[in-house]
Amino acid sequence: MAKKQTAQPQNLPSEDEAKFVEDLADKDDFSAWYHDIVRKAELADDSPVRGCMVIRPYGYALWEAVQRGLDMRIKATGHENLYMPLFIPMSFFEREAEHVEGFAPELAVVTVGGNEKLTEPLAVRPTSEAIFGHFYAKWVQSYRDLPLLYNQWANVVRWEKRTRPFLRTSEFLWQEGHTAHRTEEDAEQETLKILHEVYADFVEKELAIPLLRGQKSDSERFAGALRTYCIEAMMGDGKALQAGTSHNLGQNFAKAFNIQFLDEDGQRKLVWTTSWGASSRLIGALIMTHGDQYGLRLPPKVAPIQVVVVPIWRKEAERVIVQEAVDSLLQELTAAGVRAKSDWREQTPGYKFNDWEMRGVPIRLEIGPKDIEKNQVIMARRDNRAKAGIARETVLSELNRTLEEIQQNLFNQALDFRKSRTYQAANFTELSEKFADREKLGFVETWWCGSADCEAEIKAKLQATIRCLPFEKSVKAKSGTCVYCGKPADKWAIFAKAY
RNA sequence: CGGGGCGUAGCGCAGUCUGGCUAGCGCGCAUGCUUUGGGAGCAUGAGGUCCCCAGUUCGAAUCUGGGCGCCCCGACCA
Repeated sequence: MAKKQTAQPQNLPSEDEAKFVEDLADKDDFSAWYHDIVRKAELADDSPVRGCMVIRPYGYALWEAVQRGLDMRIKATGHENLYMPLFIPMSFFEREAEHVEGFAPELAVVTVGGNEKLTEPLAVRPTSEAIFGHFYAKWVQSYRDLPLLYNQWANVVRWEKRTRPFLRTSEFLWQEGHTAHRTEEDAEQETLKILHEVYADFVEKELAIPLLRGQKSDSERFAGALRTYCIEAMMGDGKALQAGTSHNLGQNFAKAFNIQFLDEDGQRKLVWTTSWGASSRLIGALIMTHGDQYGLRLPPKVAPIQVVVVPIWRKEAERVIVQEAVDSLLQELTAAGVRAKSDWREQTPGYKFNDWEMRGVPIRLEIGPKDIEKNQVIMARRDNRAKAGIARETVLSELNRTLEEIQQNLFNQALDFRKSRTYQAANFTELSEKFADREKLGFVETWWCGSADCEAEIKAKLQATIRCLPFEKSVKAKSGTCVYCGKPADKWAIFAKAY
């Protein structure tokens, strides 16, 4: 579990420690631990409507960091943002058979407006392929109009049976990209480009979450897609979380919405479309990947506050001196582009230390009279909770160096954890064993024959599913025997329990 | 949608079995003083439709019936 990764805290009276961590230290209850962090770090609050959530400022700041990171990459790969309406006529929605079947159980439908029954019910979008399809049919005439590379930032609604803050809520925030291409190859290239250059790049480099990249099995494929690609991450309890998906929709939606163009050769042809999305779920991934018994641990690149300065003083005369030192330090940091903040609340320093650790701020600086005398500041890192004095002149350079180190360290710790919880299984008995111990849950790599029946049987018996068929196999062999039926198999699959 | 648990102050809970005075405790909150280098102390104070409706009773947080909501475990999903 993530909590175990943390280095032993230093310079701490043990009984105080015990008192503080009691709520978060219960290793058997990852779910309670998660909810506790969400509440205590003030990321979110419950809504009066079941399954919805209020994203509080600190949580929203994380979402803004996610938006910045993704939006930048989405635009850098040639896409433009637009906005499609929230309501979708039911008839639109019903055009693509597999699509409507896939989403029907979780649709919210508006039947009354302005006190009158609507002639046609409106679906609240659970995703926007249908409405994009409708407009793409209007906007595309010629091969010269292609590709259409659009993205929107929006909220969507899926009536979920079971919800969890950030991970699965009835309404959630996301971006959904929808593109239309001239050829199948173009669409396929787009699908993979998004997966690698937008999603994986952002999640690994900024959220510091190591990923597996691969393709979904048919049963996990998006309703209406030809192929679905995904990035999968391992959470602190060994379960898998899908962190982003990219779909090659083939010509399914082009057929359903009649999106045609006149090609160079004078022929009318159907376009090839893609769609891809990443959601506020990424914040859940961030919490469950890096969090420990003291709360959140945020990667510096996305931390709303990278450095918090806690002033320490006793008498008024000391406060004046300390304030001067803190102000000048803060000014220096801010000018250098560091997201820094000082904490002058009327609380004891100890309270503030714990509070900022709960919120995952990567670095804390402490400045008191003793430090000013020695011309130093105390620097405490959130990732390993190490604490040391550093010379005042070197603060900025030390800080920048340490922020980078923390960013890297969080990624490395998560990667090490995933490696330690990644197993292989040669047959069903071995596979079962890997999912028997809750304390050691993880990913299991094995051969699969490709049969949906084998997949379904495993799911029924072990509650484990194929998270992806990874692009990169960890074995050299090209084939083996299916973990369930024992027949020849050429698909290397990652099985896991999933969120 | 099945199985289990729970609804009492902002949060966490006791009280309910066995009906009875003005419904308590901890945390938090407000004010004041003393404090402040790993969750400070004392004092004073504010804060309640006891989930809702109906019933039983002289009297209901407590008993009965119905309803609603939340959490956990499963099946469905980003």
